[in-house]
Amino acid sequence: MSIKKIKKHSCVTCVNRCFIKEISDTQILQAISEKKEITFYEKKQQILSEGNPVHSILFIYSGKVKEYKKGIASKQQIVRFSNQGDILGHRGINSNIVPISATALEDTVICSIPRQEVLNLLQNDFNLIYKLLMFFADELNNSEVRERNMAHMTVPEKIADTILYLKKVYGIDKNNFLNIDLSRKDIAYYAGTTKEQVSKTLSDFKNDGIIDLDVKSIQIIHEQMLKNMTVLHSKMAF
Amino acid sequence: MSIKKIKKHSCVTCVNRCFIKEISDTQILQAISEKKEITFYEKKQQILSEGNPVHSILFIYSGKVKEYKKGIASKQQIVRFSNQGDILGHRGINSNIVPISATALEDTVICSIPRQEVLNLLQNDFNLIYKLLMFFADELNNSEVRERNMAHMTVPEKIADTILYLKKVYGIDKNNFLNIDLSRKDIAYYAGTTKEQVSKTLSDFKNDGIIDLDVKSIQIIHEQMLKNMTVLHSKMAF
DNA sequence: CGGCATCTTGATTTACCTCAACCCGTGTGG
DNA sequence: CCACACGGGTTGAGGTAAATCAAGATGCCG
Repeated sequence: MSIKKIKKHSCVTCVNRCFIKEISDTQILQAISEKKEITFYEKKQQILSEGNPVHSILFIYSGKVKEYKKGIASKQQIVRFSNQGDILGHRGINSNIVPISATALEDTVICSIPRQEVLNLLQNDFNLIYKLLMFFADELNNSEVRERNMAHMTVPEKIADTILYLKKVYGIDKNNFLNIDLSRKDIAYYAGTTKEQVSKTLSDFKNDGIIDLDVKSIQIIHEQMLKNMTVLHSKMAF
Repeated sequence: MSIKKIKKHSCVTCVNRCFIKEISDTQILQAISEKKEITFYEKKQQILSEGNPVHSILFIYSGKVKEYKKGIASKQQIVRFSNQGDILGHRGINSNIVPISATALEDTVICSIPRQEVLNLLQNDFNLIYKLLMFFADELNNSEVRERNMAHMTVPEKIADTILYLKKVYGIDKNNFLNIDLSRKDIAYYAGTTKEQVSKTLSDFKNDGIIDLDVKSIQIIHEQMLKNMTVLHSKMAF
């Protein structure tokens, strides 16, 4: 379990669609590229820890990550799963403290750019700060939807919603298997329930022919049935 | 129940601390001030409705507002209570659709600035867009905290949290009464529970000497006990 | 091969939602 | 002016979804 710094590559030639690639001036991009640091994290290693100081804004060069808040009695609330090209720790842009923890779900390579460098970039590039603003507006909206879902959905509904979310973030392979293997615990921590409920509900879904389970991986059979479950049959609130 | 347009005042001389007052150039502020529209809403009138097109960014000139998402079977999930000087509908800045509904909790005067005008302003004022970005980062963090709270807290904990939140937003008078009268239903819709549970829990709190109830208004007696309840006794999650 | 972690499934408990009755204050109409 | 209807609020009695507890099964790593 060691954090290894590895050789730098240039953002200019990188194939990832990181937010930082919104910079259109190649020279500026190259300059920032030279200021970044690249770090390797093994599966299960902690990348960010709630309450620690923020030094950098992070991007996932490769790998998969969960972001979570600490909850009651060693429970977590996972607020986001992230994939290659995604930004991490951005919520800390407004403070000296990271408000969130992050852990590698598989071996992961992280690019980190000093926070002050990012702030300088934002100051000189309207397009960049504008895109970031819009990204935050989207994230805020997503989070508010989840606020409601946590409060109103039943366990099966929350798990159906989680499966669809994982498909959105990590995609599926040609056989409709989710491109991510999570423990029941992590699924529970995102859905806002317990590992036992996840296990039971996934079994139910399997019996109902909605999904299939192969070892740990989830195969989506009837996506529409999952979607139907996540529609809150709102009678139009006043 | 009529929506009345009322006489314009200038943002330059307005005492509210709206986000728009971050504009330091008085002439620009005056110019935008002349483009705004002022609307009066009676108590219980709807200001924004989820799914409708966004035309403007709104500010509360006076009054109090709840913002909510529609939930199951006519239930709402209130995501924010807002007060004089607060911004409304900002989540829609990135889309043509408002993702949220808003209703006046008491008679309210709203200033609305056309969305395109705000976008123009942002483009030409780094300080303004920067402040907005930081505001969004804070809001996102708040929302993620609530995501966790909805999933992990018990009903009494959620209600204690709600009381403290209402104090933060609306303040208390010299006798420690919250400066807001909400129905049990609205408290429930924010806390993520039912009106009956709110009623029972408030009675319990009263019996325990934590709060007192006068007609509808809540008086905070032991704020520390409320705070203690909202601390998730985390054993440090991994 | 043994030991540890995760998963599954069933049994039990519990927190909370729902339902229902009753109270109170306000408004409305005969 | 009183009757009564109505919307909130309170309180208690069930019912139920989901958390917890517990025991096996399965899989993985040294």
